[in-house]
Amino acid sequence: MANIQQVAKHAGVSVATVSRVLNGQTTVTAKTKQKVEEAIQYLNYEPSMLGRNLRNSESRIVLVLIPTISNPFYFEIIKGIENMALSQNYSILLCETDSKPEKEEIYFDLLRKKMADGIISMDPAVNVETLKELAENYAIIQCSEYGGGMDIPYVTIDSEEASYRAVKHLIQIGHQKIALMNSDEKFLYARERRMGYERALQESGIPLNKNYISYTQELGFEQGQLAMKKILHLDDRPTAVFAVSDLLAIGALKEIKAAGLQVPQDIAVVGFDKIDFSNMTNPALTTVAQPMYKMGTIAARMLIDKIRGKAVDSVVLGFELVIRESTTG
Amino acid sequence: MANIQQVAKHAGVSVATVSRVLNGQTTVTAKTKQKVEEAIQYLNYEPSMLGRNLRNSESRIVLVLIPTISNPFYFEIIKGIENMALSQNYSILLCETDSKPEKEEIYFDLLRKKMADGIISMDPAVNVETLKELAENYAIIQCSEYGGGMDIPYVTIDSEEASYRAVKHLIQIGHQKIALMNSDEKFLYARERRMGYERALQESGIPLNKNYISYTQELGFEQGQLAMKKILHLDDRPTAVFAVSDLLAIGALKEIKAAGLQVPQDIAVVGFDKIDFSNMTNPALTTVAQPMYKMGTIAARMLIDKIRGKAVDSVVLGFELVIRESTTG
DNA sequence: GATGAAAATGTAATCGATTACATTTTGAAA
DNA sequence: TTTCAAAATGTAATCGATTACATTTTCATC
Repeated sequence: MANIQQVAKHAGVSVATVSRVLNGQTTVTAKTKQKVEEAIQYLNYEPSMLGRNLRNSESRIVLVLIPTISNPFYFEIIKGIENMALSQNYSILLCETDSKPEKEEIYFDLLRKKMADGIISMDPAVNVETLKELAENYAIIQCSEYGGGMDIPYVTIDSEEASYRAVKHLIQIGHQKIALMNSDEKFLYARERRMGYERALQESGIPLNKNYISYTQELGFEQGQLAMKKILHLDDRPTAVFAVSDLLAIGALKEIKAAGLQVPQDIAVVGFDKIDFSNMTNPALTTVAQPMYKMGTIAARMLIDKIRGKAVDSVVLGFELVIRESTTG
Repeated sequence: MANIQQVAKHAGVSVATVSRVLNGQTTVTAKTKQKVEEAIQYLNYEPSMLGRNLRNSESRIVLVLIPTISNPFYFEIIKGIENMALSQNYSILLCETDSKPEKEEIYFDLLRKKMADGIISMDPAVNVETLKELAENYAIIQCSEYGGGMDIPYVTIDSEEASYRAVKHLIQIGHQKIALMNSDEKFLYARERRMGYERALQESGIPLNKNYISYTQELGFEQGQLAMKKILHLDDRPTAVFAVSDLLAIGALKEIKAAGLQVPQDIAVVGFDKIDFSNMTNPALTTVAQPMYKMGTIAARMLIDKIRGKAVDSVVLGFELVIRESTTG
């Protein structure tokens, strides 16, 4: 494994010149450049990023914090982040926190130890205090999730409006008894989605039935099954369910079928996120599509700008209601 | 951001002593140690991994190559790798190749440029020649997938036997007309799984029907739908399908239902991998469970051993047939 | 051929840690 | 108190790049 000194020696030039060739600087004669390139070829030289990174005080790595890799919600966002990052010569380190502070801390430490240049957080459970503190000294962007009152730049969609539109759709196709399967309201987006739900009902003069709202600790399949089980046992059973994640909705689907009922004839179901799998279920799921890929690229762009010291502003993106069989048959 | 010099100065000792405290060496007096720790605290010092990594000629990062992040098959393996890696103070960089040589090359370059200490490859489409070449100079382990004839250590299961057992199960519950939905036979595991399929048939005296075997380019949901569509149009329609991935099987499920047929009454379905979703379908999928998490930890262990210069041997792990509703109703 | 500004190249410091080797301190034994 | 091995600490080289500044080369102009 050759280093820059050996290349310089072999090419009969100084290390500065080799470095100039490496970094495509223009002040190098064509002849010199060729000599250097031959030496590089001959010695099979690859510049070490360890040396470069130390000298430049950067790692060219960005951290992407997610609660779990198993949630398909993050796929497209991650792809967006990754492609943008790669195009700017950054690599991304995917960090599964399992929503545990201990694991978060491991990755925060990577930042503190200069092993990473910044963080894109998609973890709603993230330790807000620590994040705020870190944001004072390091580049941090929140993507899709964001806490209120922090001056950390974020990119997200209008959750309240999206929720409103989903419920509105159910009302428009004739539903009055609509259940909301929400996540814990310690999360801002959960509160926003409940508000959208309430606004849609109110607007149509439908009274709010508190029994129709359930809260789950996580947004997974099993939680959807459990919540649906309870809903099915209600005295005045709803005819529609709006779940704030596709996985919840898919759990609901399975439970409804297990009870011998039909979707959407007996109960209509709407999910949220448009994960790949939402199209694979039977029936295919009506759901709210967030512009995930775009969200990813924008978040990455924002982060890299921030790393480079530019000022960045938060962004709110549009969304789309994708109507499929689980509401229209 | 303080550095080690400043800590040394503030504590009134040399950088060597600070380094010793940092690395928990025993040759430091309790009193000196305390002085250093106070200085660290006071200056809010965090050792830079950039300096350390250059000096130690390591990056403490390992690359994990996968074709796509969307395939749930990799989740548990990745978790296994990650936990083992973290316990040894390594971080993992998840590399999506999209099965494209250009993207592979980006990550191979990270290795050449010392930005990574080794690679765990789970990409069957990986450029075999390049991988072989790299393996001469760098630590590389193949996980779950492996090409024949290479001396790159791998961890995997006995695909032939797993396939044999899956088909055997179908035969035992009364099926004779069993279709195989296989992946492209350029992959070793695909050839092995066909062999297991054939062995099971042969053993029971069932003649091989070439029309019952289909090949798909990818292992996704859509490919499963397409392949199933063709199978449903066969003159002598099979009563069972063995798909070499759960996503293929889930595609088949949906297609069978779309044709108005019942699973397993009309057609039984067996998948492979036991991804989370295989339990969320209707009916739940009978499938072959690989010990994914364990596979991940072992692969990571092997890689780290290899990085440290130890000799490592390939490992073949056991598997388990998980019988659920899609075959037994 | 002499001149001198511009272009090309070189020298050496620097980034922040680790560690071999050198030096100083400690403290038990004489 | 002296002695001296062991323990503690310090000095300075090192990892491999980048780059400010210094020096040399080039070449158009007179």
